[in-house]
Amino acid sequence: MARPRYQRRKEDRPQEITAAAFAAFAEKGFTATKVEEVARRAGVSKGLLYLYFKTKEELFKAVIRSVVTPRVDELTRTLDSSELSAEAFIRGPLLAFMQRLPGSPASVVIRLMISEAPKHPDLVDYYWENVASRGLAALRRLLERGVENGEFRDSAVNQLPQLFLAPVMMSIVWGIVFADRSLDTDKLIETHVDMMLAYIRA
Amino acid sequence: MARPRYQRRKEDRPQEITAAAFAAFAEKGFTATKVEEVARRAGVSKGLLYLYFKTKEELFKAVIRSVVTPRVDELTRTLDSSELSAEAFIRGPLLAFMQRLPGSPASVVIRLMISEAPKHPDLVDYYWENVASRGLAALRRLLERGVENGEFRDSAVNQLPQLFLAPVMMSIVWGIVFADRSLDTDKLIETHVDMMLAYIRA
DNA sequence: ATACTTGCTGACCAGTCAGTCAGTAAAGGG
DNA sequence: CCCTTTACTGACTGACTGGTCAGCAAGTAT
Repeated sequence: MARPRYQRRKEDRPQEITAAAFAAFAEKGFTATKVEEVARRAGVSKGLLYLYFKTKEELFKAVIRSVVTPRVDELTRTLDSSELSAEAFIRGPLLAFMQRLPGSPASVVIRLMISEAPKHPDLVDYYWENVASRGLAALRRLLERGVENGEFRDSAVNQLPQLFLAPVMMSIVWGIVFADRSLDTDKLIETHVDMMLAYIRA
Repeated sequence: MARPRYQRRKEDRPQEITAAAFAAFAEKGFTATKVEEVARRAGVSKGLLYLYFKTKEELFKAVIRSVVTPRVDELTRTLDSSELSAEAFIRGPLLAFMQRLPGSPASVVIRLMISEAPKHPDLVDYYWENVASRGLAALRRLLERGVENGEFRDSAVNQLPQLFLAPVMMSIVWGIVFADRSLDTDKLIETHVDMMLAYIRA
């Protein structure tokens, strides 16, 4: 009996807390989530949370970073390390990646960024440097590779990699706002990719 | 001298208050805006605001409605009352309309909807019935008209009018998150329209 | 066993803010 | 010029919540 009321697990706490915070933020958004609620979910007291994170905002930033960092690595690795032709790569791994995004944690991050960006400019900087600009650069390289080896013509799209992600963004926002009203996001994205390839093919 | 401290203007107050609220929400978002701040901007006391709007949420809904209603009328009127061919209409008035959206109040509404949708399902319903579904239906009619008179082929796009709006959404979200980091949204949207037309042309 | 360090708890505090209401004064009728 | 009506004011309150801290107890060294 008399099992201890708690165990000391200094190493694991931060990760457990950010995981709990992510789940809570995903459900309610940042402002509406109480620090106490996060602590409860993490099976920890409010005080302990404040031992690891100075403020609620710091916690927020840590959450974003913890979700974003591994994804970015996966993305850039996939984008740059493929031997496929540009078109085959786009129709294969890239399309699959894009179709996965709307249902993934990335979707939650986007929502949080949209809601909180105006209040957290330093977070926007972080996101820009580590996610957006890197992802767009990789896409641009991919398109240029296609142009160089004669698959694609030289079009305005080369300077607008955001165009690639437009239907993904649409799907994510749709999911946030109209959760239940169905939209076939897979088909939306696939059609868009098909359309883009037809447009830029040499 | 002794000019009265205030005038009674029962008729104009609601509109003045929603206008002030819109400005405040646009700058800070819903949650971060204090009711007192809205009252101050409207040149009115907090108490009076509560005479016209039961709660802060009611005020929020009134704001959305006041911005959205006139736009919707404009949109559907333009969409349905044109004599132009489908393609000419898309390249002309519709493109112009789409390009205006990212810098318009609509952009603010989108941001508010994304942030607050999970907490205001009845507002989502309102937005769906009065804006989204109507706008999409009008777009669908436009595409079908193009198919009927032989301009367009029958493609998956007919069932996915959201695809039309994808770059607009991308532009709006970009503006919210990366305000300063420039993106040529006009060109993004124009390129996308060009691409779509090439894809669906008969 | 005993003393010591420190991860951890939860009651508490202080600031904030949506919403109220007793009272004030502007319009308007008699 | 009162008297009534009601648009309007703003000090106040009650609930909520981010953040603190004095103390407790789990692990560790001696």
